[in-house]
This record gives sequence, structure tokens and C-alpha cells, in this order.
Amino acid sequence: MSLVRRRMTKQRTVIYDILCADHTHPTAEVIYGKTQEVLPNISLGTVYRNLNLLAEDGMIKKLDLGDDKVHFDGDITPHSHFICESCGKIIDINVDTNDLKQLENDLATKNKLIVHSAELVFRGICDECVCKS
Amino acid sequence: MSLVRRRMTKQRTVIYDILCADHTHPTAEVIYGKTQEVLPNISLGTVYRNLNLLAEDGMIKKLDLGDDKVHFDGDITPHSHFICESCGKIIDINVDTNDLKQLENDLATKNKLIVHSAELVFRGICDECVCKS
DNA sequence: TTATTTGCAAACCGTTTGCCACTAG
DNA sequence: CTAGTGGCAAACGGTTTGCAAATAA
Repeated sequence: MSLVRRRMTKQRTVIYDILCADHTHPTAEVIYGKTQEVLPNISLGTVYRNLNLLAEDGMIKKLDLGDDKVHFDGDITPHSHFICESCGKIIDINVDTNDLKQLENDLATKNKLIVHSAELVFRGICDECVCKS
Repeated sequence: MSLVRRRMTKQRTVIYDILCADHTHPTAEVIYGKTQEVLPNISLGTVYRNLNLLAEDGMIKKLDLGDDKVHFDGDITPHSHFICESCGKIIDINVDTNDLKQLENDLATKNKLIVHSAELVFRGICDECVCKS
């Protein structure tokens, strides 16, 4: 997978630190904006390259949630997401891990295939937006 | 939502029929190729427009599975998907609906929010690719 | 020293859109 | 007749990439 020696450059470190401190699942553009506050000369291409390298190395996760932009998550522990269809907010959800493992095992045995992961995405209206309406 | 009167044009009918008969979750490009066999002068823009209209009317489903292209599904009954990380195939999975409903209800009551849907995507190696290796 | 990384800008590519002719109802 | 639709081609927007200069180790 990774025969490449990674360098811990300022850019990569700043991007990683910002993402780990941010629990809003930001897009590359948003992360770019935040890194610029620390490294004014950083380029958008560098942000994309590093996010992809970090994801490749398993240090962060890419989230494809169907809004045409990839979101990134510094929290790589297994968890699910809830997307508010009103305000777009992405909320972490901790589904009982055993429930999902159970589904994965059932699937594997029934269909004779290997399951590596299960991703669960809920959609609806978040508590804040429910109150507003 | 849809105050617009939809016309059942040749193009829309052909696109819909092709998608319903195809269980491989094709992309717009693939659907375009198949419709050209019936309507040689159809344009890619028309395919995109009709797929979006059909999805808007709830007649088909859009699937965002993280490979930068949107896939379409003519089967709108609730079901999950398994994506083979080796060959890219997308397989329909029928997870026990009650299990998912249970998770949705738990989530709604615990977090005081409204859940409209839950989408479950498994990733791994399909039975055919397991045999090959 | 040297292989990796950066900044920059152009390229990429799936998707959308403006326009005018066409057509379903 | 006429509002919705099709074909075409240009535009869009998020992401990737080629290149020469900079830099971590």
C-alpha cells in the first residue's frame, strides 16, 4: 500500500490538526480556508493532495454523502452519520456496534462474500430545525 | 413539489424502461449508451435531465456510492447495497426491514429529531472475486 | 544530497444549462 | 395552440495533475 516515506510537512500537520479539532465534517474548501489562517500561502491543490494522502494512510476518513462534495472526518472510530435535510448539518451517531456487526455477519454467511465495512447514513430533520418549524 | 405536468415522451419512456430492466445500477453514461440503441439521436443532456426528473418524481432512485459518478436504480423498494472493492459490482441486499426501523426509532427518540430514511452500504469482496483469489 | 512536497495554473470530467426548434396533449 | 421537452454545445465546479522550485530527512 504505502511504500512511500511520508514527510511531516508544516502543511500536512496543520491540515491534520485542523481536521481533528473540527467535528463538522468539513469539505476540502472549508479546510483550505482554515489552513490559510495559519499558512497564508498554502494552495488548494496541496490541501486536496494531503487530504487524499491522509485518507490513504487511514489517518482520516472520506465521507461521500451525496451532495457532490467530499467531506472529511478526523474521527476514524466506527460511527454513523445523520444528515439534516433542512440545514445540511452532519451529526455523528453512535449506533450499537453489535447491531451492525450482526448485519455484516448475516450478510457474509448468507451470500458467501467478505464484508469489510458497513456504512449507515440517516437523513431527516435535526432537533434544531424541528424546533424552528 | 411538482406542479409541472410531465409529458410521457419517447425519450423519458425509453430511459425509464431501460433502467427498470437493468439491475446493475448503471451511471448516466451507461444508460445513455443503451438508450442510443433505441433512439440514436438522443443527447446526453436529455438523459441527465430525465433521470433527475424521474428521481424527483420518486419513480427511480439516485445512488451516491462514493465513486464520483451517480448511479441510478429503477428498484425503489427499500433495500441496501453491497459494493465489491475488487470489481466494483453493486449488489442488492435485503436487510431485515425491522432491524433498520428499530435503529431509526432509537435514533429519533434518543436525539429528538425526525428520521426520514436510513441508507446502508456494505463494502467488501463479492463471491465471484473471492473465488478468483 | 535527493526524493518528496509545494504553489501555481491548466486540465479534467461528470453534470448542468441556455437557447431555439420541436412536440405531446 | 402552447407549455413542456429535446438536441446541441458551451459553461460549471469540484478535483486532479504537470512542472519547476522548495524542503524534510
